[in-house]
Amino acid sequence: MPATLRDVAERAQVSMRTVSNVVSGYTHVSEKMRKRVLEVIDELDYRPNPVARSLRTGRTGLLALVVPEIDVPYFSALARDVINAAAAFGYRVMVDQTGHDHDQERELLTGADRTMLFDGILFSPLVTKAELLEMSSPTRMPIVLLGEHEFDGRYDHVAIDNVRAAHDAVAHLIASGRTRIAAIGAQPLEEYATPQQRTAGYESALSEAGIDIDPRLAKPAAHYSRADGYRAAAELLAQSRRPDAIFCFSDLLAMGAMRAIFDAGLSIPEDVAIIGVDDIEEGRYSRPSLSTVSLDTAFIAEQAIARVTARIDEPELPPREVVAPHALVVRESTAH
Amino acid sequence: MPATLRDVAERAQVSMRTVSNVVSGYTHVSEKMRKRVLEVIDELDYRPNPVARSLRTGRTGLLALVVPEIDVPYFSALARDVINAAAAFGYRVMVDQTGHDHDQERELLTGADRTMLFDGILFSPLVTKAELLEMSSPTRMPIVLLGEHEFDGRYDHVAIDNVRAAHDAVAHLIASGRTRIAAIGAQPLEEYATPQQRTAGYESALSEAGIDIDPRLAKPAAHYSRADGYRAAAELLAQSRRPDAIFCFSDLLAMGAMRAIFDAGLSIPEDVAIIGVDDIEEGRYSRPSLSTVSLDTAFIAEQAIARVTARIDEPELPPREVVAPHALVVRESTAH
DNA sequence: TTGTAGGCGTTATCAC
DNA sequence: GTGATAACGCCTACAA
Repeated sequence: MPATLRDVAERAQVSMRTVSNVVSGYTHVSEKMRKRVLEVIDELDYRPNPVARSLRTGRTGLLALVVPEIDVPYFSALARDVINAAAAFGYRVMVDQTGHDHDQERELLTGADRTMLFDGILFSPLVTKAELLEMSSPTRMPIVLLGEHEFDGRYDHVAIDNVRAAHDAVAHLIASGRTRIAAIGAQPLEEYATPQQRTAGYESALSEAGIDIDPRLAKPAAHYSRADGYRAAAELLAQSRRPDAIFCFSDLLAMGAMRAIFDAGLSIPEDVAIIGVDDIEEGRYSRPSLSTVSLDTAFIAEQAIARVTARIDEPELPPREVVAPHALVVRESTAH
Repeated sequence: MPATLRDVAERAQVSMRTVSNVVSGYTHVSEKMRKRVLEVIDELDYRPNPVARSLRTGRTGLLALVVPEIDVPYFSALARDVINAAAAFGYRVMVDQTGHDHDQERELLTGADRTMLFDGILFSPLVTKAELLEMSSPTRMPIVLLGEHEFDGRYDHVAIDNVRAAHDAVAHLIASGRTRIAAIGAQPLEEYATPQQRTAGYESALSEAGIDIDPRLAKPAAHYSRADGYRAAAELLAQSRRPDAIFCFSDLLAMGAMRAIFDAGLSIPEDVAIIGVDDIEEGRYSRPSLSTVSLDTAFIAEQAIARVTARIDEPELPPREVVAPHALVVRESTAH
């Protein structure tokens, strides 16, 4: 059995209060007392019970990070930075996976998990705006939305400007002389904000350049996975007039697309240029290396942690939108 | 303020005991009572407070997964499976990163975290055998060692047979006609078990084939990262007699090595064959696709969760070693 | 500066 | 089958 505060107090011949003060690094404790208490703590190998402390204080020091899949490189990079940023604030991070399941997402926010287990939630959602609004009212849990969702004024929110990011990527393709520019990642359902925004950026860049929008060049992708990218690219290449460039809504889609292009006997960037979004490390070592729109996951994580911890301390803070910077990174896959 | 058990009891005109029974799905509750209580629970939107429950029961339903870096593909794949397997047992998973820091590793096991916050720990360690033994005695926390550590009989342990895995990889290279076979991943310090075991497998395969072991062909790598793989491969290629094959101790090293080989103007597998370990998805889409030794992360995760939950329920279980299967996967990078 | 006591919300031990 | 009541281990007014 682990030693309790009471054990220490008895052994050291002091009150529990004093022991508690020593443990919590409280101010007014005489040197003599402190030393004696510390000795006994060491002797008994006492550690405060965090569960009891949490029950008393109402805080657990735990945050939840909710992502679709932790093994998607973008999310694992985000998790790395979130865990590190949280540690700097004295928080630890629980990782929950929704597996692209809307119901599970809603459950995680409104359901059994809107309990007192976490002090806050960092949520990288798939859900629609409507659903977010719907579930928003009942919870008082500090929540920060991560990634790429429209700001609806009800939640703290850290994201890049998706429309601009997509626009920048496509404008780069146009600037390098491409004219038949496909897109992979539009969502079959109209519910998702991110694909909509990126589609908007894609189309606006084309329009600005006076290029007609060809709906056959926009391919959906359900999960932003390599497999989806492969499939979509293969379909594009099988069409009558094939594209000379593809804007992929994620680097992972791009990795799959690149493989499909090679399997079709074509060259990158000579026959088809490729650009993605996320700047995962994989794209720096691939052949060719992958041009992309870089997202600063460390920045996103730090801002998110700053917001959620601020809200934990001050629940009535007005929600704020933080726009994270993005940057075009040109590598071999779009070099001319 | 969220409703408590007492609130529900008062409103439903029953005792807290009865409410608790209903919530816990306990057996002996009359239908009438149950219905009335459930109504009030719904009315008040009551959720049991997990912290209070934990204090009382001594269990948190939380597991810790300790890995060097969550954004290393192997670890994020492992985390995915661990989280899913844990969920099937009613547990949630906290992810801690040690960042290749020995002190942090030891701290996480013996230190402040050997508290009552977790019911158990899944630990993918870097530490030496000696250190593991040293820290082992004081803790009663159920711990399962994951990945590739020698079984020392003191902990539950789930891992592949590293010596055989390495042997199989190198034997495959030999069988495909390679004779100057390099290795990337040997550790500069003698402390790590995994590199030692893989080095042993590498050397035994060479010896069996009557190939002399050339120490200049064994390159160390500190972090099993792409950057380390790139660097080590570049060094190998700069040497007088360059290798015709490289066994990389991880797929990530292999991804870096492949890029280095291309940057040197050589072809894979024509000039140099490459094989890794882990079977990360990235290697299925790379060009060339990467031959590897596949580890079954789902199996490892399920076994680990099964062990740790069993030990939580029955602390005195004798530690057991589970050897996870591995399989050679031949892809383009070693095709002849 | 230190001691005492009450309660955080739940489950478990007693009675009935 | 159900109702009161004591812990679980800690923090913190309130006293001293």
